Amino acid sequence: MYYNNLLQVEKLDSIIFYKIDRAIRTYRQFAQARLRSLGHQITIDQWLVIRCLIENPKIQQNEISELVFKDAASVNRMINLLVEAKYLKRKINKSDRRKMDILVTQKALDAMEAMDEVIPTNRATALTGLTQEEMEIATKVMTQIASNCKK
Amino acid sequence: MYYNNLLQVEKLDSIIFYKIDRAIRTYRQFAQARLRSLGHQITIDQWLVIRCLIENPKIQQNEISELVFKDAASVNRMINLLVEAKYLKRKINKSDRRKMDILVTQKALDAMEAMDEVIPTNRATALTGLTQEEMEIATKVMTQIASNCKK
DNA sequence: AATTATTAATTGATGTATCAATAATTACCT
DNA sequence: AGGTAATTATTGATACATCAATTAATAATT
Repeated sequence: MYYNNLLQVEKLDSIIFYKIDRAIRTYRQFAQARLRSLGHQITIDQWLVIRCLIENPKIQQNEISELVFKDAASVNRMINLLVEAKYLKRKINKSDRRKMDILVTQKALDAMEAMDEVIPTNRATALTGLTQEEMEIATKVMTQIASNCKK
Repeated sequence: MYYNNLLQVEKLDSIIFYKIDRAIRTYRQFAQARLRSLGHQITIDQWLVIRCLIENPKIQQNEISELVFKDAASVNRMINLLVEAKYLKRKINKSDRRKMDILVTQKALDAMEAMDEVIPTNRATALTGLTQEEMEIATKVMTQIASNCKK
């Protein structure tokens, strides 16, 4: 039994990462499919960036990349696409010409508002059958893993 | 206090996905950096595919994509790269010409053996400070989310 | 003030994700 | 047997991830 437990730990070590990966990917697919089925063209990654800009106006790309936990290069390219799609505008900052001021357009605000009716439902669906305690523990585990892995 | 709990639940709903995403991405970065620092050229996704092929010889691309939870298109392209890098070989199946037999080369076996000494350590580091019970609950939560999101 | 260092954004190169469409081959059918 | 359906792999198109290198502007230093 003791030996058995040891084996299980070994196995769990390898399985937990697989399950985490699977959970987040399945959720992404699910949420993306819902958005698309309601006629929204936007990706959930783009949604996240726009959300971040709405909640933190005047934020720099730099800081966005920290908040959404994406590489600066990724954020830059995502913003390129969002500017092309008329969801954002970029203007050079007056006081520091290295920086860019990023503005959220009305088109983006409208799209976000429409999507805000779907996304909480998606989350609720994804979390069906879980207790708050389980979710809290899972969240704690995720936080710990992230913290263990960064230096 | 009751109201407070409700707010927390709302917030947790949105935060848990963010934390999951952050955990798996931080782990991937961490594990990848370790492999690279030991001179291994391979990515962890490629590692996963090769591992899968070693444990399930004669498996089709089809089935690989289910096991590693990746799109068939992704797996196809990953195998292309792995064939170029001489880690795998592809041959048309004799009895069903739609299928491909995929062979793991000695080069891949050697690389895998070398990496097998690092990967358990990586996992252990990533899971430091967590009890088995927490890990089990987290795993359960991940499984449930995946199950809730697929249809 | 001129040099050096730092910072913010961008670009290049390579790998992966996802959906949709297309071969090519085999199975099914009646 | 001949046509239809299903299966396996592949390709096209677009988006994101990651590291490394570069550019442009500002800050710091001597």
